[in-house]
Amino acid sequence: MDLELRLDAVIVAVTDGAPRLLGVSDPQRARWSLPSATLSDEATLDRAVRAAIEEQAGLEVRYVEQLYTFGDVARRSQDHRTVSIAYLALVQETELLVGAEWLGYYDLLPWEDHRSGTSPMIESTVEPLLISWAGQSDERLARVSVAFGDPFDGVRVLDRYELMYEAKLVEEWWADQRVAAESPVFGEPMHLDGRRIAATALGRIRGKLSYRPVVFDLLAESFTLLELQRCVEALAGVRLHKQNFRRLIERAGLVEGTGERASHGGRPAELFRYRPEVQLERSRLGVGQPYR
Amino acid sequence: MDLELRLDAVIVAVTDGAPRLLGVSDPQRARWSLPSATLSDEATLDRAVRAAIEEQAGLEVRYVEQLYTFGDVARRSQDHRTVSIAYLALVQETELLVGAEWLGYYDLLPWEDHRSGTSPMIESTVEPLLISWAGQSDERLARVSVAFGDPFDGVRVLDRYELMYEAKLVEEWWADQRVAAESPVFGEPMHLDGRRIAATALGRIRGKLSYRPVVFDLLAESFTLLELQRCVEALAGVRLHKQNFRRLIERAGLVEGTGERASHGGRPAELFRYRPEVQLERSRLGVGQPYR
DNA sequence: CGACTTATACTCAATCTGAGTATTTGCTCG
DNA sequence: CGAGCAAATACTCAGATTGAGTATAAGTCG
Repeated sequence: MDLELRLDAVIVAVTDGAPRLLGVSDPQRARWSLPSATLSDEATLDRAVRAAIEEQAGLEVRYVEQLYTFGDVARRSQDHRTVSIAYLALVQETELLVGAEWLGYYDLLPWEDHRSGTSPMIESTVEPLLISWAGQSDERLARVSVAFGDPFDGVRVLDRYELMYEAKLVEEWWADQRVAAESPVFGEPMHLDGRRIAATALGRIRGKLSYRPVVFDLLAESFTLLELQRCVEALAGVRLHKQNFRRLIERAGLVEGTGERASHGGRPAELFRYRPEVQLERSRLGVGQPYR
Repeated sequence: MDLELRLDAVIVAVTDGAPRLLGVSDPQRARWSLPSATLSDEATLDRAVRAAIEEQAGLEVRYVEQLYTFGDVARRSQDHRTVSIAYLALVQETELLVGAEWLGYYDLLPWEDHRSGTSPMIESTVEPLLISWAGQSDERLARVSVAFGDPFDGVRVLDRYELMYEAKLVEEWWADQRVAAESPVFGEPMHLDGRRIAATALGRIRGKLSYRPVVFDLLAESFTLLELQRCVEALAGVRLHKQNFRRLIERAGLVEGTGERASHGGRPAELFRYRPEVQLERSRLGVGQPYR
């Protein structure tokens, strides 16, 4: 079997309340792909990824982490296996080169955004379809109810995508069978495993949120507490309780005031900056989701 | 550059209070290696790993999970890169074929066992050496104090191994320089990255312990609550508070009594079995470390 | 029988969570 | 220029969770 090794990157940024990831367009196909590189001569994989991103996309990478290695026999060809090592990178949104564009995470995975409650579309359309797909199978029903159950469990992004795939509710399932979709499908599709990998990345970010200070790699140097909260909410896909969120942040000592203030209409808010020293104080670190 | 893709497995079992992993011996070398296979034709990587383990070691794999892909340029040869996809597998300890043996996890990583407090050897020997290695560097000092700080943070296994490596306190550092160790080194070494991968695996298990019922894949069908606790303690490397541990397990509904009892000297304890249905009740799942 | 060992039941204070209410403070518009 | 708005910040409170014990039960062993 033919074997190819690639590095794929999910490059994430958050701008005004929307998590986004970098998509590259291939004129050949109508789909967006993840930026991808072949393995270079760099000594470590992490460095190879950083180099590829900074070179190809001109982005300053604030954080990189290996996500997962996908190596299933490519569904669209039987005698060829592409093993792709997927990475997550966090950046701040900037202008992009042609051929690349910021895609809205929740355009790809609309069922992941619960910031204004469970969207009616999901509740009235997707869930019934999933349940009817599950049919008599207790195992399937259990999976659906765990993944889509209430309260919303942000981390199970991949579980949900896998279910959508198996239930033929995403374009990619039909593409893998080489037929046009014969029933409704949801969310913007991507090339090959792109969306599955993006789902893995979102799940990982959500998981990390509560115990590692990842948000700060997505924010500007200084920010108000509300901006910080909105950024967390954008990623977590749920709304948080403002007062409690502040209590948490302050108790953890994650930020310090700059003395300056920003005004957005209401009472001006103090600007804060991240205090990297907390890393040494080994407390909770991170801005937990617990706070509804 | 020459490229090779391998699947490496950390196969873990826990027997009478000791976490162990499977080592295979290579007559060529004096070191233990991790069991390893080349990528087979199986459709998915997970399946390839399962098949390789069940075939080669004759073990029934209860749980498999991809750990990490290691692809740094092999330190011992410059023109060759081995990319190894490492997997974690949980099994129950059984008789092994020749050439394979159960290695004590804490023989490899003695500084990870805090069940009887911080071992005096670590406190009086390893820590001073780390601090003297850190010297004036604030960054190094910070890393040491976070990784080895008090209270013991079980999850940071890899951080600790990396520090030990950089500080030349493990055999592998010297081996990578192709010289004999010129200063004291700690723990049983393994071939190449074996111990680094084992460290990654232990960190992953410890992390999962608190939110996924992984212990049950290591235990027999029925067990007493103390056995369960000892198994968790063996993995977590810390002692837990018995009464609180029970409270947690029962509150979570993870187990159910079998009606039978086992006696080990004191008052006979009830035997319990795992209740897989909890997975559907989406509660905490897992037996948290919080309980000291 | 009595000492010992382990199991199991209960208690309690401190802290953490989730959900509010109340009060400031600058801005804007009539 | 003052009323009302929008958001920030301060404070409260009940209920759950934690960490750490004490007390009692039920077998085994000499």
